[in-house]
Amino acid sequence: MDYNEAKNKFISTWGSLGTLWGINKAMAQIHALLLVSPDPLSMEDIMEQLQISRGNASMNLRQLMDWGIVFKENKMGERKEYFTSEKDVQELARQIAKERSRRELQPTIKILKDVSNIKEDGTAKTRELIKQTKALHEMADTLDIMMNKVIGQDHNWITKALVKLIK
Amino acid sequence: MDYNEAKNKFISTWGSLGTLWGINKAMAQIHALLLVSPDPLSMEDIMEQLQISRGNASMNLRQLMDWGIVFKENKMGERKEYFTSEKDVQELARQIAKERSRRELQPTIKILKDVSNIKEDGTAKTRELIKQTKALHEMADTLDIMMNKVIGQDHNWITKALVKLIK
DNA sequence: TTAAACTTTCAATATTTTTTGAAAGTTTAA
DNA sequence: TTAAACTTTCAAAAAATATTGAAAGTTTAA
Repeated sequence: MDYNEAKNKFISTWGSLGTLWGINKAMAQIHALLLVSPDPLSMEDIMEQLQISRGNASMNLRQLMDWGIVFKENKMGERKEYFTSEKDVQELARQIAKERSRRELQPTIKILKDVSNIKEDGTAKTRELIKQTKALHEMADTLDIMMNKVIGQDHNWITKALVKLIK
Repeated sequence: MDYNEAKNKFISTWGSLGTLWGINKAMAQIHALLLVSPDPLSMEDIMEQLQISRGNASMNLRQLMDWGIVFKENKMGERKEYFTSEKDVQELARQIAKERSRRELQPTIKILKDVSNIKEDGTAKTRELIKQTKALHEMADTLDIMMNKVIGQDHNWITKALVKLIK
């Protein structure tokens, strides 16, 4: 496997993985491309390498910046904007964990809390709804605490967490 | 909020969360419905409560069974099939972790391994591709080990893991 | 056997999501 | 200012995905 084959394999794998996780293909592929590019890339570079339109590139780069994992960079004397990815994979994971907690986990926790607080009326179905949503709420809360713990950790958290879990 | 309102809120929240994670709405909603139903439901029940077609119900129930989180049940003297969900949320999480590891993490690890093993040719771009895919490979490996650790754990793993991480 | 009661399959349709590309917007150099 | 160099926006088109429903398949009771 040569460089180009390997790079394309990585980019397309990352793209389909993204899809599986609710992230669109272009967004995941742009991220993969930036992650392995030694230098910042312009929008043109990205459009050309991934064969996507300007609009597509622009919108997905924006989303990646909203996620806090891609940054704009300016080269001196050039008007064009360049883009780079967060290169430290553990920092990347922390940032994604942080955003997913904020965007998904926390709103879900709120709804589970509301639903599990309806008043008990003695019927089996109400009892079951309360019981299951309470259990999910507890689990989601624990996960959120774990994730926030990890977010506040230093760069080697993953190894440390592993060591602790194995003990 | 009364029972019906709460139940619908839970089912629709679970449905849209599912979508966000690459799981289709009907599948996530069927799962939510079974999770809070005190008794097994027939396909008719599910079709009626979620207003979906027979084909849709049948296909998504099958997928949920493939994930190992929904089971068929037979009532004595009845020909119709009934369905229940795994009710223990920690067991549910373990089962999902197990399947995602098998279906996604492991294949990805394999590709990262292949890509990161291309031969160094002295160029910056090759060096960067190898470096980044190696880092991802290492992280994915660690995550897989952590997940498998969790999968082999008893039902209170989540609390225990939390305690360890906080220490 | 047969036929009723049920489930599965799958081609067609509908829905949702993504992508395009050109117009509008912005910034900067002259 | 103006116009060139660039980016963003967004309506329309394309692509991907989910859903339907009826025909085919299966199982069981009689």
